[in-house]
Parts: sequence; C-alpha cells; structure tokens
Amino acid sequence: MNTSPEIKPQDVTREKLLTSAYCEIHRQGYQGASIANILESTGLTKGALYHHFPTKHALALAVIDEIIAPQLNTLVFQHLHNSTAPVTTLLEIINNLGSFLGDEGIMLGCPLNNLMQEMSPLDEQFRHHLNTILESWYQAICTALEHGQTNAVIKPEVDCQAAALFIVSAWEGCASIAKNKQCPHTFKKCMAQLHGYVQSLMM
Amino acid sequence: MNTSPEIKPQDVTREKLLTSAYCEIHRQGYQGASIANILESTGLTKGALYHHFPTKHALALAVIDEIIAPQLNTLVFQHLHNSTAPVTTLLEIINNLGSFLGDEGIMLGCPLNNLMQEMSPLDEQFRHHLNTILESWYQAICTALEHGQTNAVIKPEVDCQAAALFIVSAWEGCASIAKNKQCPHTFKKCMAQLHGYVQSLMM
DNA sequence: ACACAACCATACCGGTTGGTATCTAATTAA
DNA sequence: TTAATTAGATACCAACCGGTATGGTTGTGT
Repeated sequence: MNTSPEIKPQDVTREKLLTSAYCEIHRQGYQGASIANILESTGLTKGALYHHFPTKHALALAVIDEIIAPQLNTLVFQHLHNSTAPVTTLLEIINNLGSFLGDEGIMLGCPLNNLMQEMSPLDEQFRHHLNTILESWYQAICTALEHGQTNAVIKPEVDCQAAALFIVSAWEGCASIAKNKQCPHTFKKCMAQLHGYVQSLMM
Repeated sequence: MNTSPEIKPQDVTREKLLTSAYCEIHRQGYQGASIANILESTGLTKGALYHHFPTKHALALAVIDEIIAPQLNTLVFQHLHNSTAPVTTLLEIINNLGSFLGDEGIMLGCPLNNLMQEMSPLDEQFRHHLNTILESWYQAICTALEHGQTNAVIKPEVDCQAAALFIVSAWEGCASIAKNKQCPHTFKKCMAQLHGYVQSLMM
C-alpha cells in the first residue's frame, strides 16, 4: 500500500499538459498557441487533452491559476509576506530578478504581462483571472511600503497605493522593453532604475 | 488639369487598407487580425489588398512604418524636439496624454507596445521596425533630459540615458496595466506617478 | 472473474485562414 | 483609336484550426 502523497498517473499527464501548454503559450501567446504543438511536445494526443480539459480556453485558464499564479507567488509575494524588513526584501528582489529569470526568461517576457496584453480586451474571463494575480502583486507591494512607513523606513508623505501601482507598472514595463530589445542587459539596467525609484521613497 | 498634390485614387484605397489594418491589428493583434475583417470594413476585396501588399506580413510592416511611427512622431517626438523647454513639455505630455488618447484609446493599449509584446520574439523584421520607433522615443526623451541638464533644470547627477530608458519603460508599463484593468482612471493615476518621478529628477 | 468507469489514441469534421489564378474595368500612352 | 498597363473583383484552394465521436486499453471495486 502506498502511503506517499498519492501521485496518480492521471495527475502526471495532466501536469505534463499544463506545463507544455504553459511553455507554448509563453512563447506564442494564447491565440498563437497550437494544440498540435502542445500535444507533440508531450507525446500525448487529443484524447488525453480533451479528457482533462473541455476546451483550449479552459486549459489556458488552468495554466494561469495553476502555473503562473503559484510561480509569482513563490517568487515574489511570499518573500515579501514572510520578511521582517519587506522594503529591503523588495529591493533585493528587484536586484536579483534578472539573474534569477535568466536570459531566456527575460527575452520571453513576463508570462502574466504577455497574457494581459493579448487577452484582457478580448476575454473577460482571462482578464479576471489575470487581474486577480495582478491585484495580489499590487497588494503585496503596497503592504510592504506601508509596513516600511510605520517603521520609519519609507517617507511618511508617500502615497503607498499609488507608489505600489507605479512600481508594478514600471516593473512590467521593464520586462516589456527588454523583451522587445531581446536584451537581458536592458532589463537589468532598467530594473536598476526602478531600484533607484524605490530608494527615493525611503528616508 | 489638376495641379493639386496628386491624390490618386489608388493611394486612397491603399490608405483605406492601411487604416483598416491598423484598426484591426490594434484590437486583435497581428496574429489575431483577420484579412477578411479588414476587407469587410473597407468594402474592398482580396484583389485590391494583394495588389498593394504581397503578404499580410508586409501589410503589417507598412502599418508600423506609415501609421504607428508617424502617430507617435506627431504626438510626442515633435513636441519635444520643437520645444525650448523640453522637460516642461515632457511633463505636459505625460499629464495630458490620458485625456488626449480617450478612454477607448487607453483600453486598447499602446499600439507600439501591443505589437512589441506579441511579435518581438517571433519575428525579427517586426522587432527591427518596432525597435526603430522605440529608439526614437528613447532618444527624444534622453536629449530632452540632457537639454534640461545643461540648462540647470535637471539635477547634474542624473544618468539621462538610464532615466530615459526607465521613463519609456514605465510609460509603456502604465499603458499595459491600465489596459489589463480596462480602466482609464488607472492610467491617469499611474502616469501621475511617472510625472512625479520626472519631477524628482529636477532641481 | 466480472463489470464498470477512467484514461487515452485514432480518425474525422466543419470552419476559417492566408494566399493565388483568372478575369474585367479603368487609365494611360502612342 | 488602339495597345498596354494598372486596379480591383470573383472564385477557388490547400493547410490548418479547435473540437468531436468513437473505440480500445488499463485500472479498480466487488
């Protein structure tokens, strides 16, 4: 009898489909993503896919919820939440993100931003799922700034909500520009400026 | 005999195709843009299109060069170039852009950024044409800042190139986030923060 | 051992895509 | 007037798309 946390084979194929779909969508976008490509790279067939997901649309929403959201969660949100000095942690994340993502990760762009750009005006469900992630991100930074404010790290006159909104926007903007230039160095140079902006909020 | 600057009817149909394609691409992206839709909204047929443009790809590149580039040119670059106080002009542009674009313009996102996001990793020609525009934008802001620096408007310790890169990035980021939230107010709130950032560079 | 459901492969479908071949109408040149 | 070139319309195509119907296989509870 298997007492380990039950890795059923069906979950394996489902996971394979999800990661392959994530990869394909990250490179081609949702509309450009080809079901055939996803299946080819997994070695599975349509039978498997449409057994686990009713439509391409549902598959993509699952990718958002089960891949992209947890990724950003462990990469950013949790660090901020667990930190006793969240502003410092934020600065560290901004500094180290470039090397963490790697050149390919930078050149492919932020998966969240990519999908937002493509799908937000086209599909309300996409927009809602993506915006939920964006909101957590925004909130994590906002509370980090407010925490800094109560601990006399952030200047008292700073509008934390507006600043957090801007930080997220600029963050995505850096990813966007670097993606266009296909130049990891640009990302780091640009994020360094964001780093400077956050410092300008500090006392 | 017509002495006026020769508006040939063939140029009219070409222009109709370009503007219709621009509109479709702005809404659906390049890959999502449908030739059929473009033709339907113009009342023309494939014969007309493929007489003027060899492929969909070439049509899109023409849209970039002949619509998007001039648009940003008259909207931003020229103002900065002609101004005697370019930093002030930059601040004005940042302030007024929201009302100028209108709600729909904001929610559809920046045409340049949209195409960059979608096509830069996929097609080198797209990337090159788009990056040319981006470079002019970056340069216009950079020279504006440097001009301000020589006139004792911008702090001497500011790295104008890095700042200009960040301004463009944050600018596009604001457009991106507002597009996702489908909320024009967010764009204005976010651009106001960018306005504050530029002010923080001033003496 | 049997039944039954879950899992996945194969073959196929209607619809849409970008693109082409061909033909007609309108200009233009000689 | 006529020949030649250009502009645009119509009909058509192969390829591909997401999705479905169906059938075989594997695992599981009884």
